[in-house]
Order: sequence, then C-alpha cells, then structure tokens
Amino acid sequence: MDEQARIMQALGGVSLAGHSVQGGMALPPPHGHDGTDGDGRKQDIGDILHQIMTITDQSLDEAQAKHRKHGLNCHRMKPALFSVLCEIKEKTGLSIRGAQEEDPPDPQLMRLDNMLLAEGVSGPEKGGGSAAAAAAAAAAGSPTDNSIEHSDYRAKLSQIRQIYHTELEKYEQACNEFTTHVMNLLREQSRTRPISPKEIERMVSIIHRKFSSIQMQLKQSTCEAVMILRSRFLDARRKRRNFSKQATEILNEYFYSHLSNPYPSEEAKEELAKKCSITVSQGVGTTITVSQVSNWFGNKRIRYKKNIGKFQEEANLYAAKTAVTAAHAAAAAVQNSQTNSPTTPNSGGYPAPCYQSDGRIQ
DNA sequence: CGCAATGATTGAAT
DNA sequence: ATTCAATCATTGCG
Repeated sequence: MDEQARIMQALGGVSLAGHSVQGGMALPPPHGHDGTDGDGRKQDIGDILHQIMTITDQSLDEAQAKHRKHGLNCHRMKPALFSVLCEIKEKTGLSIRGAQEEDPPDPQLMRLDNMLLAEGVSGPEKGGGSAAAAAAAAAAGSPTDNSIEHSDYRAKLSQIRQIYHTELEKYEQACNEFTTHVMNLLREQSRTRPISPKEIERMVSIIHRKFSSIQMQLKQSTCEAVMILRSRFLDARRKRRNFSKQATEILNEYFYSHLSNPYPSEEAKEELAKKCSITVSQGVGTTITVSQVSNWFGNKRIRYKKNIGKFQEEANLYAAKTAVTAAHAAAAAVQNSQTNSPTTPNSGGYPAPCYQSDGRIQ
C-alpha cells in the first residue's frame, strides 16, 4: 500500500470511487473546481489540510496513526503549510493571548496560607505547632498550664498536619504527572499542528491553576479543622462543662459498686475516662481525661461522706441497677454454661447491698 | 435573680 | 504523688 492510499483510507468518509488514485497526486478538491495549472499544488494543500483536520480526531495511540503522522510529516508541502498556519495563528493569537490574565495573588489563598503558617500546619517543623499552642494558651488567658490538654491539642494538631502534608504531596505529584503528560502530548502534536511553546506554557499554567484551586480546597478544609480544634481547645479550658448524663452514669456506677473502696487505680481511671469519652463522642461533648476522673472521684467521695443521707436515693438506684445487670449477666452465664459447671460464680461487679449506708470512707 | 449542683483549683497532710 | 477539705466558678433550674 502506498502512502497516498493509506491517507485516503484515513480520510475515511470521502468517497473517491470514480477517480481511482493513480500515481499519487490526482486528488480532486471537494467542490470539483479543477482545471488550471497549479492545480496539483492546490490539491496538495487541500489534501494535507484534510489530513491535518482528521488526524486530530483520531485516537493517537494506534500503531497506524504513527504511520500516518509520519507520512504527513514527510509530505513535501508540509513545512510551508506549517509555517503559514503558524503565521495565521500568530496573528489571530493576539485575541487569545489578550484573554490571558496574570493571576493576582488570591487574597483568600494568602489568608489561608498565613493561617496555616501561623498555626504551624505548614510551617517548618514541630516548633511551630507548640508555639502556636502556647500562643493559644496565652490568648486564653489561663494562668495554669495544663500539660494534658496541651499535649492533647498538639497531638491532634500534628495529626491534622500530617494528613495535610500527605495530601499536598499527593496533589503535587499528580499535578506534575499530569503536566508532563500534557506537555509530551502537546509536543508530540506540535509536529503536526502549530503549537507554540508559549501555548504550551499557557496550558501548563492553566493546569497549575486548576490544581492549585484543588489545593486551596484542601487548605480550606485544613483551616477549618484547625479552627474547630482550636475553639474546642479554648472552650474546654475557658469554661467548665458538666459531664454528659452517660458519663456521670458510668462514674456513678463504678463509685457505688466500689463503695467500700472507691479508689480506682490508675488503670481503672484510664478505663473510665475512655469509656466516658467514647459514650460522649457519639454526640457533641467534651472528652474526659484521667485527671477529670480523679477530680470527680475526689469530689464524690468527700461529698458522699459529708452527707450520706442525701445520696441514699442515688446509691439505691445504682445498686439496683448493678444488681439487675449482674442478675442478667448471671442468668446469661447460667444459660450459657448449663453444661459447663452448675456453680458458676457471677462475674464482675459487687453485690452492692441496697441498704448500704456506711461506706467506710477513709 | 437566687440557689443548689458540680467541675476545678488550692493548700495541707500523708 | 495522691487524697482530703475547703473554696472558687460556672452551670442549670425554678
């Protein structure tokens, strides 16, 4: 198959049944305006234009396409036509280039960047974070430096920071990949259609702008997260919040079921704190720390001792509750281990007598 | 507002 | 370092 025939095939829809191509350059123009001399040249141009028009419509990754392109590139009229097209484009390009606006630094983006920097999310390293935390603590006007909450805040901040950086890196990588891909594509195509380096540049800048807008979303959501974290941090230390119903429930349960020795160990306190925080995290609430559990037990012990009568009702209530749960557990245990052992001791929890009015405190 | 409940803080004791 | 006891400060209710 010679080159022309191949190109003809590429042109597809154009039917040339009558005028079978002979020896190369006999392609009539679409509107049959044939005749005068220089005709071969015109036909040449029409031909090559057609090829150019169609070649960009075709998928580029076929092996055939390469052949066709190669054929096109080797066409004898190609350089001249190419330069003409470039010239035309240069002239009309002004209008296109006029639309190119130099991007002024987006004030909102600057604001976000500044904040991320100030908050230590996008700053150098850990130093920024702790500095921001210290600044936040100072802004709260609280004289006491509660290291527990402080470290809590810092841990969460660094978590946010890590997520931010990995995401940012991902975007960066994707952007670079995409850019090089597009550039390669354009460079490849610039051999068949007039694409100036400036246009490639413009394309790259467009891509970058798109990706940076995505990045801005990331920055925005990061800022939001930091703000939420910060406000919660400040809230927690500025104002006292009552524990949730469920949290006090859990604490009371422990207290009254260990009434004879209501001094939870460090591990028990941690357990309780975790439990309370879990139940509280279902809704909007404060997370309860170990020291808060200690405070609660300290207060509870002293207040219970001070006026046992006042707490009698509560004590009975929780004693009954634990009794019920214990009974349930026992029943379940019995049902489960009927074959195992007839004398299964009930698991966990005190009997917690209802009449108990003398919890030997201290 | 007044008042009780309640979480947090402080200082002494151990 | 932990606990007690007193006290402070805020919250929630009537």
